[in-house]
Amino acid sequence: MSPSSHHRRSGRSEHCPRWRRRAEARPDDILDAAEACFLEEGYAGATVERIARGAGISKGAVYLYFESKEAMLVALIRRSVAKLAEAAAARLDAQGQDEDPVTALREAGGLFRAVLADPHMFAAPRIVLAEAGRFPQLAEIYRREVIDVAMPAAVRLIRRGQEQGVFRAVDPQVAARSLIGGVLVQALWRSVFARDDEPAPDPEAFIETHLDIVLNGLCERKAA
Amino acid sequence: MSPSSHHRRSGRSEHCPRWRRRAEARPDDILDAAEACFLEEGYAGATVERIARGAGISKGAVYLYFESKEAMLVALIRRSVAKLAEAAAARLDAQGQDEDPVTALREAGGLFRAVLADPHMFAAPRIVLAEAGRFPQLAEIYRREVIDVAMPAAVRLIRRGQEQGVFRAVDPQVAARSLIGGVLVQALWRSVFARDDEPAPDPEAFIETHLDIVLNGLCERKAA
DNA sequence: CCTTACTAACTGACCGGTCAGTTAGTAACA
DNA sequence: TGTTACTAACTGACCGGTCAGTTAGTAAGG
Repeated sequence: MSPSSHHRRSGRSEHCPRWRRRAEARPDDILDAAEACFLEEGYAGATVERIARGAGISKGAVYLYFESKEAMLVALIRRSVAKLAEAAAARLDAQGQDEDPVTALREAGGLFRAVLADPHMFAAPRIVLAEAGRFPQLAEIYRREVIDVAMPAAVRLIRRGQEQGVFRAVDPQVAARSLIGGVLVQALWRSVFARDDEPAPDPEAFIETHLDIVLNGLCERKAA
Repeated sequence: MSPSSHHRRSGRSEHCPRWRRRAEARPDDILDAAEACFLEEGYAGATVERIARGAGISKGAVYLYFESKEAMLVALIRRSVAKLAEAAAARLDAQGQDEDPVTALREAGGLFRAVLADPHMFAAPRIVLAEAGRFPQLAEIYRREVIDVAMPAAVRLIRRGQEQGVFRAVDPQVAARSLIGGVLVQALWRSVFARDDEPAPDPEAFIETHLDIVLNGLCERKAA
């Protein structure tokens, strides 16, 4: 996984170093390993020793970079939130400010699809869901940095659609959750109940149909 | 709580027994306490000692009723699934076989609302979500007993609506998930991100609006 | 009734094992 | 050689599970 080019002392001596000094790269390596462990075994079930081995170092080294196991968890969520914000910003930049609410919401669906398709990005929300009970600060971070940004944006779009007479007059909060819900249930499904013997529905097609249903449900009837 | 006639040695002595024999009631007491602990601290984080104290007995007594901590978890999920099936059957009996798909789906929404409103019933799904990674058999139970029953029923209803020309021709699997998703996101929201300082949206009104949006989105347009 | 003899529900101390976190020492690099 | 990154052995605390002993309840015999 790590791209570390296994360096061998030039020429003769087969001296293979037992480890390399990589102070800058370590934190990310550790968080990658921690993410995998927390996902598979939960926070309490994961051990620092296994996380360290996953990152290719010893347990003691982990504590050179993180105060505690809990600090790893918080840093992991922070990193994921930052990445998500970055990806969202890039996408919004790329498409510019779309003035049509329907198109804009479809575009937002594309972002969700990206999150959905990338298990790496969906890992953090899943961990937050699982551990929010014992670590309320995780939920707090996610809420402040992601939800309190994304939800109002969606609500604004829906409200604009309503003002333009495109959408019916339903509670925009509920509408936003109806939109998100389909994606969430799909993602949870895939990560919890998915079975090998049944055809995994194409996420792309799923999002397409889901948006079609909900946006259609939001639209005014052309005729009574 | 217990109806056991507290027998007092005749006359004077205020002898209050340190514990009472309640063999029949114990398993449910223990599972109640386990549910609360697993919800709050996760399976790995919960301790048998705390579960026992929550049930009002000592740790040793727990092992008179359950083989192991894991057996408690499995029994807990089984009990919840049985209760859910019971509630669903009762509701379906009460309303009879409604032939109109739209009405039937709205009725199904009522069942979801019941699950949503009762934190006791939502506890088990939440635990399954959190622990499915380490205990696939939990997901298996839930899938076999709940999802593989509920999803086909919803899909059948939607398909019937399509045959009657009421619903548009979208993938019924996706439509079913769109319906469920809104409820799920609401429930997760309340249990993870809910904050005291904001008005909790009325679950009744939420379900109403969500069903309105999705069912409307499923319906054929009256006019192109 | 009251004692006595018994059953089984329950307790709490204990054990083997595990894990988060620490530290003394070593290998890598400048 | 000195500094820094890292390892491996260690510690103390905790936890799941066990078990020898205790106590609530019961029923037979007087």
